[in-house]
Amino acid sequence: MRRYFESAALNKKIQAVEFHDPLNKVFASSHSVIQEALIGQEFQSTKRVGKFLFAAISNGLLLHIHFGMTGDLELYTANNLPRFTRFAIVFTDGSKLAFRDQRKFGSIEVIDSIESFTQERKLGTDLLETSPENFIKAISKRKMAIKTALLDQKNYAGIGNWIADEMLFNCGIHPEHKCLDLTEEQLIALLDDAKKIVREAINQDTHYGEFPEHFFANFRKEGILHPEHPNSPVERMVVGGRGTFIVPEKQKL
DNA sequence: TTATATGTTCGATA
DNA sequence: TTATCGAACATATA
Repeated sequence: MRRYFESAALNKKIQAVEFHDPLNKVFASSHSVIQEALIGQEFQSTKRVGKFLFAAISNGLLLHIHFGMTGDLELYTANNLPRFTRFAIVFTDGSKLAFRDQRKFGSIEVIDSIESFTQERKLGTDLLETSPENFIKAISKRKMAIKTALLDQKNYAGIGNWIADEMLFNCGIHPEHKCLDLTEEQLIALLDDAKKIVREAINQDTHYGEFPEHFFANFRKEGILHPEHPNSPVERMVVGGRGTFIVPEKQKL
């Protein structure tokens, strides 16, 4: 998403913005604030912290974009507004960038600084920059299920539902295993694996639903057989309110 | 018709 | 006061 935004929007003068969400669910700033921050300006750079994307504007402000569950970006031309577009940026060269979001859990917002934003939201460092020490410190004394802790964006940001399942499968850990009962070695293995997953997913330009062939994400379905475990069909449960898939033979409580 | 889906926030409870 | 849990949000698809 960050790279797509860069290729679609960087260093192009913004002519106009369009709002396509009548109830304004996705706008955390008012129309006028967004308009005034963007029109006549350019995006100069981007930064990502976990699932939070920031684009620096030539006037010193930043646009924060969060994609929720169904958010997406799509460059388009006039007269074919992509389905579920909630917000669009029109550039002076005639190109347009749509923020699409079927379920409207995403968010568009103008902010002053990334630091104050992350502090207010108590957002952690990006997963890829998280040290084993901080990861262990953040998890080891919690009483909750490990999967629930992994999904918490405080301390280390970026692990979502499929990545949590992916790393727990790879490490052979049951999602309901209490944080307290995990060893430091297990936590280090989880962090290592999470970074590996994220790096590969980014390198492959992975989109949800189109994962590298060997990813466990391709087998997140009740009853399906993972080739490495032909005698232990994938089981679905709910952990931390989220659909969770495991191979029972490999991930025991 | 019902269950499910890539996420975060908020109120209630312990 | 703090940690944890579950519901809520909005909407399409199977």
